[in-house]
Amino acid sequence: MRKTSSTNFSNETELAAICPMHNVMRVLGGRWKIALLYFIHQGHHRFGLLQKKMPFITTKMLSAQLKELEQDELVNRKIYAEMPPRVEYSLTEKAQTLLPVLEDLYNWGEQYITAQA
Amino acid sequence: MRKTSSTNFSNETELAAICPMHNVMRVLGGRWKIALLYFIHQGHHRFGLLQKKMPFITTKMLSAQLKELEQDELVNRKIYAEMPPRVEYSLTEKAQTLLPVLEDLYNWGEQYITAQA
DNA sequence: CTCATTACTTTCTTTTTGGATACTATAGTA
DNA sequence: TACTATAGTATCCAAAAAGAAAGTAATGAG
Repeated sequence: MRKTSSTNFSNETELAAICPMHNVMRVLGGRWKIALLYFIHQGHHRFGLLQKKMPFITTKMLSAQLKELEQDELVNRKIYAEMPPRVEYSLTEKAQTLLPVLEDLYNWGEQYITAQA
Repeated sequence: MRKTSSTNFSNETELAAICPMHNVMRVLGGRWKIALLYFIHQGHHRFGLLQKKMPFITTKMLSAQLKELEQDELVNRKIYAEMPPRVEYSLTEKAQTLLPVLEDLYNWGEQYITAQA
């Protein structure tokens, strides 16, 4: 959680004002965000499946990042009233429109970024 | 500085292995990186000018982020042997090829991201 | 001999992020 | 009654990122 009293907080605000790209980075910048979008896109719609794909992510982080993606309206979260519980994540239309851009960025990276620069 | 012994570190490594986009985000994800690329592109080539554009950045952070951008070959750093010292930053060709992609990402953000989602 | 200028570096502290681990809820099954 | 499965929460601690403030270096001007 952010302290609204921190310099950190006010800096982010001022930065967003002079560089609107910052908001985009805020949404995509979480450590696991893009990987999650990718795996959900690949058809891994459930919490457990995503954890199997990324065995090193903790439940806490998976939960937190999915929640942020949901708040930023990049993923839908559909709950089925079953037991044991079933929840399915899917990409929103907003996220769909993002995919081609991410692909361009990915291609740029392929061409120009080596694993450890 | 990163501890290579930390879970943090190994997670980054494993994540990069399954999601190559992660390397791109590593390069662009620093708090001030994209704003810096933008202002350098706009013609603010010197340390002091960049600080004037972003009065809230500390010298430490400005220095660190410029250094990373230089290491990732997105900015050139040209030192003039003068006194007082003069150093000029400029975008590399690699960074030039990135600009159109960032512009697409920016346009996506314009359309889909509100300031605080 | 002090001051100004520029581009930083260093040290210390605060803030934020991330990891480890244990715990919760609910219904069905053995 | 205990055990399974699923999708998480909660708490506490370690690691990393970022900020504050002071210091460094070299030269020319006064």
